[in-house]
Amino acid sequence: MRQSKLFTKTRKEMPADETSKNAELLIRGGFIHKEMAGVYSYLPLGLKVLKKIENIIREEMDKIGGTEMRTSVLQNKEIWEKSNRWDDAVVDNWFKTKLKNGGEVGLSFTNEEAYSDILKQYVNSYKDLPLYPYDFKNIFRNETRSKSGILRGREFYWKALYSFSKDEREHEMFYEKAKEAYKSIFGRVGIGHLTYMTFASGGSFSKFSHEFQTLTGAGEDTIYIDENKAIAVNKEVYTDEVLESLQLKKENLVEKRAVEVGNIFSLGTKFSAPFDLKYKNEKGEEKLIIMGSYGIGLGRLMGTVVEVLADDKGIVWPQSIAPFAVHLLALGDDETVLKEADKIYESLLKAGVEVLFDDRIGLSAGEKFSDADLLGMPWRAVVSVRSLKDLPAQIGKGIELKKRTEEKGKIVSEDELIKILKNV
RNA sequence: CGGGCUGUAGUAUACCGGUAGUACAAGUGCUUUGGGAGCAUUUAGACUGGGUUCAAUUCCCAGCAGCCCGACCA
Repeated sequence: MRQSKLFTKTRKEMPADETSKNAELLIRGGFIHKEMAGVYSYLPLGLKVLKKIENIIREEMDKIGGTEMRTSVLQNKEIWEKSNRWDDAVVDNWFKTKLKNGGEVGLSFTNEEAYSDILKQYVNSYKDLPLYPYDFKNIFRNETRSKSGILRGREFYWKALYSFSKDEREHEMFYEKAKEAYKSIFGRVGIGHLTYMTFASGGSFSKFSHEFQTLTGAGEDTIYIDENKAIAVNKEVYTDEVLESLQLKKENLVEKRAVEVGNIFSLGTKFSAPFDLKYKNEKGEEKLIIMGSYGIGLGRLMGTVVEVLADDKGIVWPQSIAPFAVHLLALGDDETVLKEADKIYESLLKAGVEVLFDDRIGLSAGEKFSDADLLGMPWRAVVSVRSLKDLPAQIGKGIELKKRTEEKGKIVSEDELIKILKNV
């Protein structure tokens, strides 16, 4: 994409109404726009990141048997009454509104009811199970206090998968697969080294749920990590009894702040019972389905990546979720430079490399460099009078290629540039 | 929901009981081009409502909005 055609602009100043690093950098870079507290629009660059994260999650969910669908945002009061979660005294973060005819509807804050209700119509036999439907959608929670930029919003984009299994054993097998899929997701988006599977409270059907907690001071949770075993315990279940059952020793645990980027949860028959969600087994006996839930907030995940990987110059995107693989800069308004950069841009596009081309004229070199640092593409390729002179012995003209995370770059030819960027 | 702080151009800010200044952004012209460049010029602003006052953007009250701390987080 040509940067001259990108309507968003970078800002030098900190937004006055944000203090978190993720919001500051994402707003300054033009990735997101704040609509109101806890509500953000995703601008072109931000949406690219979100979609890349979405695709990684989709691949991992499909790999363990997930089937993507889309449940509605407007929710029918009746189905929530079945599970006793319509009442504001039970769930205090509902957004509710009224139909013209006076009927009440709610804006989805989670999906158990919707899935249970839908699947009741389609699941009758053991032959229909197990099932792993999931969706990506915006959900709404009327938080009393949203904060930390996109880490905790009132409207946010998430992935929710639900498992519908015949029995506990089948459920456990999937649950273990889901754990691995989650580890793979957080590894692929670049925060695996800071993310710990964390034991947390499990509700009435299992002793624990499992959270995936990424270390950052921006997080809201306190966890205790055993670094050798690479697992952690949430403060909410940090008791001697729990530590003993997990065979963890207090002296091996380190207290840290972390943000919950995902969680998986065994639901047992908590929802299948009120929805009478049953199947007939081989003997014709009716059995309740065993459920599990598996969620990831994509905006929070994106914000977390910014929080933990950014440096003092700006965002550092991992290759896997960067809006573009490379930021190509044409320095100065020299015509030879502009022509050459344009040619390189076209070649990169033809080679299938995702490239943001800073073709804006009249800007100083410093401004373009600062923008490139703030926007955080993993590679920066500079074409300038100087770079073109720097490769006299070869046929190609020089391009200075540098990683976002490194201080010094090197001069490469156009062919080398394409070769390197095609293989990242 | 309890406590605290704050609302001034698109953004970030300053001063002031007598109707507002600066920087960046934007428009125009010229110069400049390896770390947010310079000169000239133009455009653009006091959250809303009420009160006090000769006069309120400034003081007071309420509302609304934002941020922070805490509580909450199915």
